Amino acid sequence: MFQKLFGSYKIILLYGLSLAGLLFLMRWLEFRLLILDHATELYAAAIAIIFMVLGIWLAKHLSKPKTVLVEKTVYVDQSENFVRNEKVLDELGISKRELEVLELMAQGLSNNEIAARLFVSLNTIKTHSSKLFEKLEVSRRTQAVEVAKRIGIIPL
Amino acid sequence: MFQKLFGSYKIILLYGLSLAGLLFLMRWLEFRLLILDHATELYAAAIAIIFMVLGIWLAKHLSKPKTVLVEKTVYVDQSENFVRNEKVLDELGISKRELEVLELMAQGLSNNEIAARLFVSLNTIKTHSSKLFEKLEVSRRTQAVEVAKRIGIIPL
DNA sequence: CGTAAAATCACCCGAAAGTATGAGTGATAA
DNA sequence: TTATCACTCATACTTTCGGGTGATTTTACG
Repeated sequence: MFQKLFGSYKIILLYGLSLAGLLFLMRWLEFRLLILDHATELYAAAIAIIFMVLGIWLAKHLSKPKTVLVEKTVYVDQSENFVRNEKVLDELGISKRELEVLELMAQGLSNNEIAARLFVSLNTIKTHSSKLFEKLEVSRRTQAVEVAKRIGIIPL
Repeated sequence: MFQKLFGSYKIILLYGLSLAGLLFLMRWLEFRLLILDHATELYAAAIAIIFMVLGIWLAKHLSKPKTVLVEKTVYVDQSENFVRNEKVLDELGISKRELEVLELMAQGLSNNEIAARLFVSLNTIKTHSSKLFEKLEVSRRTQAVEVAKRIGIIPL
């Protein structure tokens, strides 16, 4: 409140000056129109218009803008912004290679396909998957994938 | 709405009052220095105040509210609000029993476990899964689960 | 009532998956 | 230097999976 008042101090000064000018204009109009017929009516109309405009202007500039908050809900697909749970990955002691195997497993690849993809032997993949199952405390690849997705080490 | 504007209303009111005071001061000065007809002046002041208030009121009530769009991001937990894609299910001709098997498959259960769970023989589960693979156009259970989740017939 | 679709089960066989165990290599930390 | 660990690969063995085929029983529907 006070901060706002101080902030608009310059503006208020400006108002004061313009108001002073306006009053002088009034005085002048009064002096000029006093001689004419229906001078009072014209004078009053002029004052009415000028002050109404001033009022509008004041309201526009001194009032806080009317704001209407419109909430737009944005549904975000989790699979898009996946962040790997490195902590869990570390706690379970899952290595990089094992994670690679796990990811390919999740894509539905067979051990042979994974072996070919990673340029290693089938037995190597078997070893990796066995260790993976131990660490994830499962006994099948399908369960491994299930658990891995749930604990956030591979995307859903 | 009015509560929000109350702060600035006070400023404007204050300004209006000081303006009135100024006019009265002028009037007083005028009265003290020169003797003039003051009926017109008071009339003018009244008009000025009334129309300024009117202007303020008009501005307040006729101004369009500024709309501020606030985006609210909602992370959708797909597993919670899952709606089965019945259409696809029908198009692929997947039966109730097959769907049951598929769901248990997705949980990582072996055929034997599924058989025990559904109180049927292992061979029955094999038949179901075989037909499922045909309908889903896959050749492995992991792929079946993968596809099924993607096309929305089982929750992610 | 008859028929089609679904569900059930069986047997065989090969492929894939998983278990157990051992071992070699390279990088890194104690 | 030794020890540890990740990664690699291998052999042997068991279990599970998936394909193929065929059959019987339910269930649903016109």
